[in-house]
Amino acid sequence: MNFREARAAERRLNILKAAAKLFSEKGYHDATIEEIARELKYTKGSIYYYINSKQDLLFQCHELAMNLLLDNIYRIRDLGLAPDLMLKEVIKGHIETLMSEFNLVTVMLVSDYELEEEYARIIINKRDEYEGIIAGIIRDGIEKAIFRDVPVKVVINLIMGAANWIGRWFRPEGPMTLQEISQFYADYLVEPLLVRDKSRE
Amino acid sequence: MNFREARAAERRLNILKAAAKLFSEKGYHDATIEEIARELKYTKGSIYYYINSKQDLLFQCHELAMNLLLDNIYRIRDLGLAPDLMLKEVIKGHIETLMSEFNLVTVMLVSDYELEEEYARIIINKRDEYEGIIAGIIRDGIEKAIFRDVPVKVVINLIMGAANWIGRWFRPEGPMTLQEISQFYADYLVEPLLVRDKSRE
DNA sequence: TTAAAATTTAACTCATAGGTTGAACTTTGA
DNA sequence: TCAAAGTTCAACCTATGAGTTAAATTTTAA
Repeated sequence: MNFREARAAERRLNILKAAAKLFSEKGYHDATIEEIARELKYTKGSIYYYINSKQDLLFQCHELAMNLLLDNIYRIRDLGLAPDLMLKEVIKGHIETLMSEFNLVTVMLVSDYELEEEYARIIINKRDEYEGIIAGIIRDGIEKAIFRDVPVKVVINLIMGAANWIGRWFRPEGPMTLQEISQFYADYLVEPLLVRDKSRE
Repeated sequence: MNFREARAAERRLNILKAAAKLFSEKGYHDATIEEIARELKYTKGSIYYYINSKQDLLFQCHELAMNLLLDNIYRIRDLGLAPDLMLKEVIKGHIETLMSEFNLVTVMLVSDYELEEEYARIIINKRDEYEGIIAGIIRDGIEKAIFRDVPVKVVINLIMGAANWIGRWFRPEGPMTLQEISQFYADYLVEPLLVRDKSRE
């Protein structure tokens, strides 16, 4: 990649970030390409020199967000922790990725139905892969008798729902830091999975 | 209310239901008034004989959804149960109301940022009231030493997030009924609140 | 029966936003 | 230096959808 290509790639990324910001603030439809352009002191025409379509911009937000989440979960899977500790790390990592790339991930969570069929399939595949890894961790915990025998998919949806909602209410000025909250969530959401008192069985 | 007024009210309700359906399927912006009209074999002009604006229709979805949730929680509060049982009932009732009026509640959850300022305030007030009642139940449980001393608002957001996400994945054809799922959620989400073993303290 | 009130509709206005174009301007490298 | 390639922009096209209107049609009740 030469200098020109690098510069173009950087600009494409800036456009993507600006789009993510506006998409997450106002929703996909209410954010206009002109606003995205204005944010970067461009005109609309210049934006279209770098992108194909607004829909494509939305897709890239989804894709980048999912890639960040996948990178994170692969990293955690390779730590070789016990299932309960690993699941807690997954929850913490999910929440912290979610919030550190707030705009990107919010776009993905809020405007998933705006994605056109062909794009949506790609994202759904990534999401299935992500949830598949979590399912593997939980099943492993059940086999090792660390976790109770629970309906795995329901538990995953319960956890994802709780975690994904954080973007709707968390404010950094609040009484708890994000790290405190993600730790609290991890503990709270893993505890009901744990096999209680073995001696009573 | 005479016959004419009753009929007009009924039609307004039908329009609202059709709007909720389309808003929840396609999002506020992608659903058009003409589609809503077509759904009911009306023309756009007739719709405007009954409504003021599209925004107003959105607001009514939000308002009706919140009113259903509030009716439900008032009913439960008046049952006079112990805090842990009451909280479980609240979770079950929340999920079942959510799913029985899927379109209305989905509109509220998915397109809240589409509401204009003045309307949004009214809905936020109702939501605060709703969450205030749940907070009261949890605080009561803490005082009575049934619940651990937890950050109440964080717990409410955790529970609401988990429950509100159900609309995104639940399918009636799935392996569990909605009642089974709402019971599972209630148990799962209340358990971490319970004071463990009193004798060990 | 009939006139007023209620209801419906086709045809309209208007604003907006996605996307295109061709010319102008800038950068680059020989 | 200068021509080709890369980049920017104003002006434009077009589609769409919210909301209006005035006339036509239907309903109601005296």
